[in-house]
Amino acid sequence: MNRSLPSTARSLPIALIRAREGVMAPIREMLAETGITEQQWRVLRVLAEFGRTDAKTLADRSSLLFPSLTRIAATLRDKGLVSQTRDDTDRRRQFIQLTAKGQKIIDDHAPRAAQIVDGFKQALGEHDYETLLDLLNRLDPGARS
Amino acid sequence: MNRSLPSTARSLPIALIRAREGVMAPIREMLAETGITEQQWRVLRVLAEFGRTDAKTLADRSSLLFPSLTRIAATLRDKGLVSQTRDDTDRRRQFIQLTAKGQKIIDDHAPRAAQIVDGFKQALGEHDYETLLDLLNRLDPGARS
DNA sequence: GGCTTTTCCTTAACATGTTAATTGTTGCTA
DNA sequence: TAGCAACAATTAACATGTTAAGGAAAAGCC
Repeated sequence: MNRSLPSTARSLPIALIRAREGVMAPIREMLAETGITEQQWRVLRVLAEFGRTDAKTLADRSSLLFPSLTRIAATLRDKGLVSQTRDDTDRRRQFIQLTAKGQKIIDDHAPRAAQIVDGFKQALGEHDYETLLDLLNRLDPGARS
Repeated sequence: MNRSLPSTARSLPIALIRAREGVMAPIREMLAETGITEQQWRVLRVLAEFGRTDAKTLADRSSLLFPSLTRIAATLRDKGLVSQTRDDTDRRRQFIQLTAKGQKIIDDHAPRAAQIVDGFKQALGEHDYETLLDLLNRLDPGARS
């Protein structure tokens, strides 16, 4: 038996995994009927919020690694939910934007998604909810506090 | 533009992903030299904490889906870190336990792992750290509060 | 200009996440 | 006891996570 590590019941990484699972389960359930995954949904949401975005920025804002984004963008393009265009002045770069069909997915499901998130906010209470977000941000090295 | 959803900057799912990434990055870095993944590490840790465990309970305690555990157990067995035995009274069930080699991996790396986790505890402060764990537990439907 | 370096993106390879179908065992029950 | 439901585990199929290598274009430098 080993005493130098905390019990898995109070392990921060495991607590983060389980909390994420608890939050994502109802969202995944909602998305199941649309045939898109939670990561694809995240990309669509970022595009809806920021509009036409270059791939690198999009990956960053979606919290996806670049290779994942490459595949997801290809999938979304094949589904007709986004369109890709090359930057003429810098032909390495690529821009991605929502199509009307992609925008419709957002419009059709944003209310339910917001409702689910709101459920968690009410379950924790407004104060604890904000506290949680602040604490989580302090674990994110990318967040410039 | 869409207003019914919270900005991705204050999105709970995304905050959870980024916090997890921030916490796991140094742990993954530490494990890189051993050639085992963070999930394999998690399984070894649970086995070190609870000893010989049946597969279903092990998956639950490791926060892994059963199909993932099947593959990981096979990988760990091939590496000689765990051994698998069938339950004689119920031959559907399977028990998994650490080998000496697996125990050595835990012994060799537990101090560093504990040190990394302790770094986060100090960064947040003892009080905020405990608060965070409590709030995360409240998002986990499996946690019996 | 020719060269290297850097940047953006893609591809590859392997491990895991996720859902569904399948196999082997046990238990129940008519 | 034959048949069926329930259970443990595996396998399959596809999507993503992760690291490394590769390719094409731009930027810097001599």
